[in-house]
Amino acid sequence: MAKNLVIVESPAKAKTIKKYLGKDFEVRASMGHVRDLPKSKLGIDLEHDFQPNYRLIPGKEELVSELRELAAGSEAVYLATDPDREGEAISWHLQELLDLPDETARRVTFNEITRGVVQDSIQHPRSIDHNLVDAQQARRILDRIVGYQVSPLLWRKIRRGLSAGRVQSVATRLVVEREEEIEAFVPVEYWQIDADLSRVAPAAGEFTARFVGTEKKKQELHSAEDVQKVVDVVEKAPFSIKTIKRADKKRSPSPPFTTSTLQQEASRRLNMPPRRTMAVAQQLYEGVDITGEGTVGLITYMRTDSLRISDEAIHAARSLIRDRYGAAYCPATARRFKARAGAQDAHEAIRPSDVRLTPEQIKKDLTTEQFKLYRLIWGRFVACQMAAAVYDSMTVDAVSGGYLFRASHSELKFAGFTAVYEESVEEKESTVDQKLPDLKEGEPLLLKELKKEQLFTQPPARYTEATLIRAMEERGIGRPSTYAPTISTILDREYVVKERANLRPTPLGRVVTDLMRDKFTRIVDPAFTAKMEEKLDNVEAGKESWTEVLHTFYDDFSSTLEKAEKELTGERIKVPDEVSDEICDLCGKRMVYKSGRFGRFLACPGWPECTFTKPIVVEMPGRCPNCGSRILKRTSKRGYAYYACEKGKDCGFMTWDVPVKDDCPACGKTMFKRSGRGYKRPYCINPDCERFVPEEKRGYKKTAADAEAKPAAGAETGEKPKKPAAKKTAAKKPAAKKTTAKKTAAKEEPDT
DNA sequence: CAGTGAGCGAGCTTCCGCTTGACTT
Repeated sequence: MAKNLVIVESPAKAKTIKKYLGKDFEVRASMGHVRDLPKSKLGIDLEHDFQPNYRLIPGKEELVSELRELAAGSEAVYLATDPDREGEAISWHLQELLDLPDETARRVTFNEITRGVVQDSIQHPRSIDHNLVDAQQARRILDRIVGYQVSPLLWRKIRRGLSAGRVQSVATRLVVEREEEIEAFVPVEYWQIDADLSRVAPAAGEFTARFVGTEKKKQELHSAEDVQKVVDVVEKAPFSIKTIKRADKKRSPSPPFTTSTLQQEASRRLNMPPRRTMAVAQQLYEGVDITGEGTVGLITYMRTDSLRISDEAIHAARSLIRDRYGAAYCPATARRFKARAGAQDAHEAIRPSDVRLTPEQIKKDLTTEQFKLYRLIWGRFVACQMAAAVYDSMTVDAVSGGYLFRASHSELKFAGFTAVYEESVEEKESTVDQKLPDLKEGEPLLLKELKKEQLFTQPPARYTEATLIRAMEERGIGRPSTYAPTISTILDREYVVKERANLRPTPLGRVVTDLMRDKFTRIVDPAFTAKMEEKLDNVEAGKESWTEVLHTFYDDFSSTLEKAEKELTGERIKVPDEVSDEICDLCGKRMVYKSGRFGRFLACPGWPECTFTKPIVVEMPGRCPNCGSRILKRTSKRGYAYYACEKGKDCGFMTWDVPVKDDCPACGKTMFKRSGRGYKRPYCINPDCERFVPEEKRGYKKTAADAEAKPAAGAETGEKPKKPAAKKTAAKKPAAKKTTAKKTAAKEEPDT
């Protein structure tokens, strides 16, 4: 047996570290937390300083007993969980569970997983920092109290099964308040005037300049009259060029990715929802079989809020930049970035593990999705170490009768980082960018045409999953590991629904948010988390005890709760039905959304007189290959998405594969692609077509060798199946209940 | 591949944060 045991959180990390530490070290993973509060009750002694009642997380018994055995046979145990609050707490729980005396329990932390840092850090163990552990406990217990005391109130006052929490309730609130803004929005009329101008012959050249205001200050045009006043003057007065400004504009690259920025960019550029992004990133992190290299972890850890980059990685990037693009593209000094305040900074930024593995080089070993995501991460990282892009910019101000019109142009002079990575910028167009003739200051111009356009201000956009995550991060709500799961929670609770990519609150979400804003104002104030973090910092610094922090919080919270209970006596709060656009086939009323054992569905509001119902239809692109009808997305009993002809049984067409927009170029029929991980090229389903792909060749796996190497690797839908709400029926059927219970205990325990 | 809608004879719902693995043709 190895002399030393090292425990980290992630198995992929364990593998890498094992390589660096060699034979004398056994390296194992805890798979995150090992001990927690019980799920079925509060588990906190409110009478005695919030003493927590921890227990082993169900399903981890084997793992822990294995660690215990290894620990008993080792000279030293290195607790190498992540260098943050949660990591420190995991180490402490491990120390307790493995009965490690303080002398054998050596706490080590790795700020980056590079050979040098790992080998050096292992030489400098310390003891567990109980202040950090205490801060984690305070956080954990506070969240438990809020969640487990407010949720039951919602069960009693609104509906069973609901939930509230420090994070999810704020996330829901953001979606609700965005909707309120949209509803309250009053469009404001405004106008644009564009002047088509030309030089006076024989000088040639034309361009368009946009109205800015008077020569003294900006002016907004809000009515046709405003516009007419300007037009009347400008049409008569001569145009001339007042100033021409030329400047070099520099644009610097963005920092490398964190979890939240990766999710945003993947959403914007690859159309990949955050959940999927994380699943694919996980594949890249755990490692992909690269021909000639074996299994290689392609990126650093994907759940991070840090912008740190190891020196090693910076050097590698800089030398790659010099080799591939030339010295001019490599700035004199390396760029380093600072994470936003409040970041825990436990891992590095998300970057390629080995920048020399270019996306093109390993493309053949990756699935399409892996390739696209890797290319994004690789590009963003390389770019972040490159020189700024330089633009030659020119701004021309033309005047007429005291009014100012502006035209501008900017031209790329030096590509810099844009040679690798073009950022997706949110476009705003205050002037028209166009190639400009070679103009001179003071020169007269001819007005060819004045173009007037009436416009209206637009309401703010609904959140998408990615923009909601950005909003949460900006407010310090949630952590990289919880952004995507939190959105799943508020969708599961039906506080929010997804319409295409947009998040919209349901009537239930509004009722719950109203109650929370009214009765638990502090809890759903984004500043609450910020205050909590401040307090936790105090605990970490040893300036305040964790029980003190909790007492202060609970004094206030318990009276808030009491007051809420008192004010909410009597009848339950009614949740209005959400009205759809569907018309009831039987009585013509507009149908409403209801939710039942199998999720949401459409029902006639005339119930019980009219009992007509129908499932919610999501129409997919393409046509049924059997009968040409529409294809609908449906959900199986087990919660998985499948696709079926709208005629249902009458036609009988049904598949797990996803219909795609583009038709088969040969026969024009709808093509499908395998849902799930791996090979995703759309295939033709028509056996008479020359491009027909037989069933066995539509598979998930890339090659037979691949299939052999990882027989367990199955398909992954990315959209996690929504467990059908097992309401009372489950309780009535003991057999069904047992199977669910078994599964639940094993893996659904951490709950997503 | 339709079925679904309500607090009650009983037992149950719920939090945030750290991790991976798992599911039908």
